[in-house]
Amino acid sequence: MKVKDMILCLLLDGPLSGYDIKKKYEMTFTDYIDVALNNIYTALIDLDDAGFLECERVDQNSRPNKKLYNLTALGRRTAISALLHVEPRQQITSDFLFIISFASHMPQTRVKQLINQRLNQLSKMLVRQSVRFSSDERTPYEIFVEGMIDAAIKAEIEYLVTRRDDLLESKKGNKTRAFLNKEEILEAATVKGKRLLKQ
Amino acid sequence: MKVKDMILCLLLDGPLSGYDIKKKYEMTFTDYIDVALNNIYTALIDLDDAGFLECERVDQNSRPNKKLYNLTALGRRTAISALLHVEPRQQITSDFLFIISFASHMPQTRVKQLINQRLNQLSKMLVRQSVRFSSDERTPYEIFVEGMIDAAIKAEIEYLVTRRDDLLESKKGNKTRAFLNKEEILEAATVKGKRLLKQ
DNA sequence: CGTTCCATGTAATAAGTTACATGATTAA
DNA sequence: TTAATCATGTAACTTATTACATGGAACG
Repeated sequence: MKVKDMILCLLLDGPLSGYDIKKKYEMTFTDYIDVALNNIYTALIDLDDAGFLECERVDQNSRPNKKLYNLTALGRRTAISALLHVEPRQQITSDFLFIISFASHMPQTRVKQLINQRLNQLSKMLVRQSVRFSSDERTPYEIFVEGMIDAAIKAEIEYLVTRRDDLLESKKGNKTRAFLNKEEILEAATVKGKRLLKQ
Repeated sequence: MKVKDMILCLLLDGPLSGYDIKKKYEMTFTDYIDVALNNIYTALIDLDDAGFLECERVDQNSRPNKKLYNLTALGRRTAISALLHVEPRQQITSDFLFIISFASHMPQTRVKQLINQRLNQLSKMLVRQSVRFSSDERTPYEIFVEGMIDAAIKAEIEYLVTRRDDLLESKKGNKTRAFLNKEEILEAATVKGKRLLKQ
C-alpha cells in the first residue's frame, strides 16, 4: 500500500488536518507502518489537486490556522477500493537481526549494545501500547490489531531475555552484568512511561 | 542499513556471485529483510567501480559463466564499520494490520480472505524455517536469529487463530467454515513443504 | 515438451528521505 | 525562559521498484 492510499483510508472516519494525521500515525501506526512524515503535506496537496480530497481552511485564534481535509466521493471510492483490492504486503526490514547474524565479526560489547538497544525499542512500544489500552473509542478491529502487536512485542522480549546469553561466548566468571533483566524492562515500560515516550 | 552495506556484509564470509547472493537472500533473509533483488547486479557493479569489491570471472562449461565478487581491504573495512556503527532500524510495514484496522469499512468475506492469506504467508515462512533448521553449518548467531523468527511466526499464528473470530460479527449460526484450523496450518507447513515454497 | 534452474544485466520511473524553513502559543 | 505543542510547507536528493531483455542446461 502506498502512503497516499493510507492517507485516504485514514480520512474514511472523518476530516483531519495534516497534523492530525501525523499525531494519529505517531500514536497508533508507528509500530507497524514505517514512513517518514515530512512529505505528508505534499501528499495532501497532491491528493487535493487530483480531486481525491477537499480542503477547508479553519482559522483558529489561539492556535495556528489549519486545513481540514475531507474525502470527495472519488476519494472515498478510492480508499474503499484500496481496502478491498490491494494485496497486503508485509515488509519487514530488521537491521537488528541482520547485524546480529554477523556477530562473529563483532566484539561482544557491540552485541550487548545491540540487544539492549532493541529491548529499549520494545520497551517504548509497550509504553505506547499501555497508552492506547487506556483510551476508549477503540473499535474491536483496532483492539484486535493492538492485541497482535502486544503479542509480538512480548514474544520478542521473552525470546531475547531467555536466549541472549547464547550470543555471549565468555559467559562464565563474568562478573559485570551484561543485560537488564526482564522485570527491569517491563518496569521501564510502565513506570517511566511518559518520560520514555518523549525520548 | 542500505542494500549495498548488506551486500558487503554478506561477502565477509567469502566470495559470492550475484546469483549466490540472491539465493542466500531468498533462503535466509527474506523473512526479515525486504528488498527487491533486480538491482543486485547493478549494486555489485557500482561497488566494484567504487573499489569495494574485486571481480573474478569464472567460466563454466555446463552452466552460464559467472562473476565471483570478493571484498577488497576497503570493502572489508566498510562492512565491519557498518556492523559496528550503524544504528539498526526496525522497519515494519504491515499492510495486513493497517487494512484490518479498517475492517468496519469492508465486507466479512474480505476480512476472512485477509486472515487466510496472512496465515498462508506465515505457513510459507515456517517451511523456510524447517528447511533452514535441517541444514548444518549454522553459526550460533544464525541459530539465534532463526529462533527469533520462529518465535515471532508462532506467536502470530497463535494470536490469529485464537482471536480471528473476534473480527467476525455474525459468528452464531454460521455453518460455513470461515477459517482453517491451527492443525491444518501447521500441517500445510510441513507436509506440503517444498511444493508450497515454489508458489 | 514445458518448466525450473542457473546467470546476468539495463533503463525509466516512482517513491520516499533528508534537510531546510518558519512561527505563534502554552505549559513547566 | 526554555522546551514542547500546534501547524504547514519546499526542494534536492537518494533509493528502490518495475519492467524489460536474454539464453543455455537439466529435469520430469
